[in-house]
Amino acid sequence: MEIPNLAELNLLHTQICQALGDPKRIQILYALNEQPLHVTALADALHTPQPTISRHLRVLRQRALVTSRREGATVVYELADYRIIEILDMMRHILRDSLARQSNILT
Amino acid sequence: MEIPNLAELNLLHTQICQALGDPKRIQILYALNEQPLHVTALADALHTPQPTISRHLRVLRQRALVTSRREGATVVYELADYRIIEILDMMRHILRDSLARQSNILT
DNA sequence: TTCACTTATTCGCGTATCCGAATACATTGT
DNA sequence: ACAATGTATTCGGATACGCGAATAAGTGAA
Repeated sequence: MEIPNLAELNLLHTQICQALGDPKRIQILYALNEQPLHVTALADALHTPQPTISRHLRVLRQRALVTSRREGATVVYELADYRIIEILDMMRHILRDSLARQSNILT
Repeated sequence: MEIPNLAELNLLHTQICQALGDPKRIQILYALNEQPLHVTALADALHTPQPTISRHLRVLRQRALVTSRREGATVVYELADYRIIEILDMMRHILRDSLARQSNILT
């Protein structure tokens, strides 16, 4: 494992943000915040085809946002770091406050 | 100003994440965290053409991550909510811890 | 091994994003 | 009005992304 230089760190930082920039992946992260789930369970919960879920999970796994472990025939995915939910919630707060400000302006 | 429904809120949430998913825009946000700056100053600081900076600023403005105000001939941009820097820093921490875990595995 | 089930990958296509270059638009001073 | 400076937009091409459909690959039971 090499120690990443600053440029590479910025790239990884960007890739994490990119990984969050898809509604399905945000849904997946919130679902995994409730409990670890295997692929089909996620596909059912989000009413989404299994290959689509699998591809999104690959992105999240490559960015180290989720971990996977095989349990018999299924593969269980789990949040790698639950602080990612705090981050998403903080964004929600910023968004909410931003909308509130706009409402005030128009009042 | 309409009250956004849940679907629209999720869309806005995604758009914020997307806005963060570009290295130049992350650089811009960190630069604006130091002080408000006008477009040319940002372009010089980041060694980036002015139209490129202007386009990125438009994205950040549309997502309500920065605000702009005209001051004479120039337009000054400022962070709309400094918590966005906390979010970016939290991502850095998650990233750092993730890399540390990988190092331990290989040790 | 063969079947049933679960997960991952590939292919093709439509769409979105980013950038450089050129140019339009806005503001101030002369 | 005109020139100079600062900012925003458009155009064109390259690249990246997301999805549906089909299929490959991994696992467990009979």
